[in-house]
Amino acid sequence: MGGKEDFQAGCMIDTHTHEGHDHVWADDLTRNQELVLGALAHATGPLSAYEILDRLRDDGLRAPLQVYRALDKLTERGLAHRLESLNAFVCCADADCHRTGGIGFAICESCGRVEEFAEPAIRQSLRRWSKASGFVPDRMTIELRGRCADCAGAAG
Amino acid sequence: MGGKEDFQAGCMIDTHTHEGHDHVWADDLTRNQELVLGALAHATGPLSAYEILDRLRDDGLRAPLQVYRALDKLTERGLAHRLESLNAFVCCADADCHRTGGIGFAICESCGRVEEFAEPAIRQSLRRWSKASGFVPDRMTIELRGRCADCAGAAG
DNA sequence: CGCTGGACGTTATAACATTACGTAGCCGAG
DNA sequence: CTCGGCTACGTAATGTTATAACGTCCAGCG
Repeated sequence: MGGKEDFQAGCMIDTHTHEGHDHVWADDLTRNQELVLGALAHATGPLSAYEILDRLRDDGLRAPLQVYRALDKLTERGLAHRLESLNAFVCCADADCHRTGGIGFAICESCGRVEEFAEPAIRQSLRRWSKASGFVPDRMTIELRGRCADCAGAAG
Repeated sequence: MGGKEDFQAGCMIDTHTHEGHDHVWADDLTRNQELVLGALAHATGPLSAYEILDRLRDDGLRAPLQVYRALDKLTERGLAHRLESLNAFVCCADADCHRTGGIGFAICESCGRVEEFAEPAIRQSLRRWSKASGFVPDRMTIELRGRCADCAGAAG
């Protein structure tokens, strides 16, 4: 009871919408962070660090590290998420993530789209297990691979 | 109803114990597969493909691909599991895995040990979500990072 | 035999991620 | 102000993880 309530804090951002910028979720991002987040927001699916880099060459980015550093900060703050099974990144499902507490990702093998979901029951099951076992969780990864509704419907 | 009951088939092996060999879970493994599985079984924690390779140089393995090919087969059959968040592999929790239907992994950041767990409730929650959303799952990844009971108890 | 399919071995290369080092700006303590 | 600590940045080099593209060997089978 005394401790952390949930596994993932994520997305605790005071979301400003700021005239004059393109993608602003938080107003204290550095230039590189904004560029990277913008690239993710623009994309229709997950991007690898190197894909992000390629898209930002024209904006002055030159080295992987610039991207990785930005991604570290963004994921720390829950503005972006890493998909472990893909070695790729998505931007957080905007306003929704901090309301629902993003928890898992459903990745379509067919169209590449990623859906973020939150089933509170899952979180509870995990909490129950961790209490029973004594394991103290810190972060978690839940990723489903399969076919999204559209693709499953369209092409078997 | 009509289709697959569960997300992960895994570990449906007719487990022989075979005199004269060291680690035999299934009797139709190739030499490389046996070597790789043996390395995983011997280890106290997860191993990367390259760590496996290093441990098997004396047995004649020379190239990453030999290890990756063996790992592919082993994971297909559920004899080994890939930890996505670690880019590493563990051998399946022996006899238990096919009884309980291994589902998730708790990875201790402190001692590196990995615990395989199965909370049926989690599986059900995921199934419920996928039904509601129309997503058709194929494989899933559930990984917790944190501290195991021993490490959490010992050193805060 | 001749075909097919699976595992194998080898070399090269692609893709992902970090280390190491130096610079520049911000800010609070002295 | 100026020094020290902190954070972000830029660049080059390197480390780690994974696959592509070849050709070979061998067992099963018509």
